[in-house]
Amino acid sequence: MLSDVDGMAQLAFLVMSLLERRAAEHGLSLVQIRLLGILRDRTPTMQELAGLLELDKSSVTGLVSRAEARGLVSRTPSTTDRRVVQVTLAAEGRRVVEAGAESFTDDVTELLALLPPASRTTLRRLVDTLVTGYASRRGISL
Amino acid sequence: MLSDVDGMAQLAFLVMSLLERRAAEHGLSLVQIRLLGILRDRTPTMQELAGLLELDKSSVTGLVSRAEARGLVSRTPSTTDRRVVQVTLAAEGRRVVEAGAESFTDDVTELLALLPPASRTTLRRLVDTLVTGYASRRGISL
DNA sequence: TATTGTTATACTCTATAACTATA
DNA sequence: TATAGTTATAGAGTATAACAATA
Repeated sequence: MLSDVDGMAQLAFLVMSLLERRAAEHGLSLVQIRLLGILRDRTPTMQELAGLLELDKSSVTGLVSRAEARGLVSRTPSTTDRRVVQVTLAAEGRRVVEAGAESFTDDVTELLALLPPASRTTLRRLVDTLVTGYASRRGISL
Repeated sequence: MLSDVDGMAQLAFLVMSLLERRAAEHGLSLVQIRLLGILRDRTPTMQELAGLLELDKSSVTGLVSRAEARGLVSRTPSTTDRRVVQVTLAAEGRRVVEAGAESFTDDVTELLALLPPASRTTLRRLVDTLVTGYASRRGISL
């Protein structure tokens, strides 16, 4: 049996590889799919994106520019502060991220099918405790 | 409560960010720490490394060269086939990877401390089932 | 003066194609 | 001919420092 730590690490690598593979099907990298995922329900500024992705603002400039050149996102100048840029998901970006999310959901669902239903419920509860507990300990809102 | 899929994804991102942060403390990227981790208990050829890391052989050339330039790994010509290069962990590489592994273990242990002991045992069993089940379904040996 | 975002620059990481050396 | 590895090249991703525009 795997140790606590090895198991968690291998599970993380496994889930990330599933996500990476689905992103690649749409010609997207992990960070690009993360960007689109964030924009599904938000319209952050460049600086807010840098915080959410834990990247330098200059890195976000390039990331957003490449996505914009592919028609996946749009830059919109803020109406209240002319220094600020709002980033929004374009129609094509929404199409791609929804398709990717659906495929990824299928992958994880298939993975979890290795467990009987009762165990899946238990796992969901434990994972939720870890993720929300970690976030609240850091004072981060999901 | 998070859904199955969201929970697994967020947990994966969380664990990966812990690993990435500890690697960065030693000036290493995620792929570099993965390389050193593989070399802890193996001396693969370049081609085997490409398979283990799921990278093209030309990518591995650069990766190993950069690690070698930093004194973390060594190239050794094979004695039986002069085309083949064996990659081994250098003393400094072992020092770094052991230190990183210890810090990462501490991080994950601290995370799992959010669960009571009985739940940790349950989680370990469920995660083990997922990881080993997925690997065996793909015919991959751990 | 401080903040927001971009630009210039340099490095890591990655893949494809062409190449060298060996089998 | 086939295989192992490297090189040449191109592009994505990242950070630091300097910059322009706005507050």
